[in-house]
Amino acid sequence: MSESEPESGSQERIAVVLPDGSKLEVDADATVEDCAYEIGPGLGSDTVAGKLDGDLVAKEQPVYDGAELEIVTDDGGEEYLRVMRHSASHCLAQAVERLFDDDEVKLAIGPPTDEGFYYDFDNLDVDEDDLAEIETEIEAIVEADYEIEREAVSIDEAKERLEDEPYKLELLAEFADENEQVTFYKQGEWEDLCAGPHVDSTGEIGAVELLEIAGAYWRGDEKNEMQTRIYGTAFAEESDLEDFLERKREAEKRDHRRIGNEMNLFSIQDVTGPGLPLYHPPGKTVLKELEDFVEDLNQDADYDYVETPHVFKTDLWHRSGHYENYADDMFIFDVGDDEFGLKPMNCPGHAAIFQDQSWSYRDLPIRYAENGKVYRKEQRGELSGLSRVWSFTIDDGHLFIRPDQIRSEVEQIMDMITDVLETFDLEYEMALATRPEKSVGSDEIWKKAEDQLRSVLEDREHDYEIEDGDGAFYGPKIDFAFEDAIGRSWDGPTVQLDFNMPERFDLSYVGEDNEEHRPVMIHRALYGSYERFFMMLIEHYEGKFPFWLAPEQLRVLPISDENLGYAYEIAGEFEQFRVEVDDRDSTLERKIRAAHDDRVPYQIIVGDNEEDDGNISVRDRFEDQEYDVEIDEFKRHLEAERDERRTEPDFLQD
RNA sequence: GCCUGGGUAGCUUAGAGGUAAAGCGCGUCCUUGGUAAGGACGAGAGCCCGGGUUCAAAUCCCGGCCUAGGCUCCA
Repeated sequence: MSESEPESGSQERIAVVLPDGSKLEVDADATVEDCAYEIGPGLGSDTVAGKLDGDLVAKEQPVYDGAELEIVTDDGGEEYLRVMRHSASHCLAQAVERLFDDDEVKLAIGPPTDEGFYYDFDNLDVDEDDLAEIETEIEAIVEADYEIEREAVSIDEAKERLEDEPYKLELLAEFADENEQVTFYKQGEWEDLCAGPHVDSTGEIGAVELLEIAGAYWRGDEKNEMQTRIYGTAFAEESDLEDFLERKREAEKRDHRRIGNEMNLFSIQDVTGPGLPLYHPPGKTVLKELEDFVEDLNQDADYDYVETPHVFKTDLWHRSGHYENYADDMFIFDVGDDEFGLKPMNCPGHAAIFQDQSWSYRDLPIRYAENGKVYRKEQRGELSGLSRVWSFTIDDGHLFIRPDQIRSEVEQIMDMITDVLETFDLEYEMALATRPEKSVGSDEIWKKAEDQLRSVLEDREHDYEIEDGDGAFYGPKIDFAFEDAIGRSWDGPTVQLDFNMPERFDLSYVGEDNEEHRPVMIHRALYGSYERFFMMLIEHYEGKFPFWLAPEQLRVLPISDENLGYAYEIAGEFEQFRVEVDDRDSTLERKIRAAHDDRVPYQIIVGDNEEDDGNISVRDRFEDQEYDVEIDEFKRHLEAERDERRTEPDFLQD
């Protein structure tokens, strides 16, 4: 309710801009609904709400001159769904107040969300078992088809109506500063302070499902009291709700914790501690391939590998500034008279290596790489599978360069990053984060660095965003965001310039002029962290890894025990790959099913026919098959598929 | 950290004061199979940990640990 009041007392005409760019001239006091009728009576009667300059508003809302207006109708579109879900959240609150003591229960807020809606209550004691009953009550409210009436009320009257609702009063007090009136929405015996918009009647709400109960702080602030939040979702049609629930089940099926367990990739155990993953042989096999890939890229780009310990005296963290800025997230402990800390980042260690000798401008750039395990003490509630852990490994790289080398080094790193992302078929976006208010380094070097980053980005085909003031305090950076197979966005790869660490470590090199100069540091990671990237890959591929990554690449299935000898012979032929023989006593059908369930990219089937002809049958995970395949031909194909890191088993897919 | 669920066999789960279940997997045997589950038998469980209530606790109560989802997309 922060609209600018229309100019009053005149017959002025104003104009709003419609989605097609045309202008519609209306009376100065026209509402969204009036505009819709102006366009056409059909549209007018279908109007549910409006969008003014992108904000969803009630159809009774007055428009203002120059506003971009969009009419929301009950066309089942995204905006309509939002409106309907908002109404559904009111039905939830109404149902709760009917079923529970409404003198006790206090209403907070109940907005729609991207996936549904929620309503927050204080003093409400419910558990999952109560949801069915509440849902039944909501259905009764929908069935009753109450008209949803909007009413404008003075602040004073609103105060009276809300005298038993402390949270509503708190909100009202804020609105009172800017508005003379507020609006209520009423349905049946129930009403709520609400800006809307809502559908015309509760009967318009299609299928509703309550999803879960969670705690939420009033206004999201952990200093405030914890309230009870009930999440739900609503759709126009029952079938849409079914699709939604089906999609949720799909996402669960891809869950890396589930697949990681099934495929024996990793475990996080009670005895070993929270957020501290253990990698099992199949999981480490995948990680090893990922490491080798980066190692190849690093070697091509002239990086030198270094290694640093997991724990350092806190003297180092004082010098690097982590002790002042990062101590809350660090594991710090005393040993004898000294204080130590697990490393939360690898850069100070690398800076200490660089600092240990003197350098000429001719030596630069110096590029250090390390798969460095770091430890960050995240809040317990934030830990989750491999995506948020206490210990993780960064494919870290730190470069010590001359200022004139920034451009070429950044370019090289960006080539490496795009190489990585394209290898996994990941779509990505880039963003340039510029100087924040609090920062170190001279204006001159910031400007130069930002210009150089910008010009590198300009030279690429890809679009990029500018995130103004979002850079690190020590330098500007380019971040990559990529999207997985089910459309979720992840951060990971990054290139960061750093003018701070060289200062703190007093790093220097001798220039052509025989004077000491300060090098610039670049921090870069191609994956980000192995944990996060691994997790994303598991879900991205649903555990069906590309051939080069698959823990088990080939499985030989003998048709009967008579063919076991030949099966082992064939496995020997493919020993350069990760190959197993299914020597269990069971039928071919079972063996195929097991290989499929284990997500093995290729099955080699051998029976009497193959043994007699000295060839094999090949079956892939798409259940395509080919008989009479020559061993060498398949071997050559697999070598190429592996070496080119192709994402799908394509021997049978040409 | 806080809120709401959950922790039972290697895995997925059922059981809710009175002898601990099922499917998958595993072992032995029968079977020797031709493209997504052949059959029989069997082994396998400190029911997360510690206290309490009770004649009796996996189950109820209290505390802890771990885990899942939440924790301002502003009425």
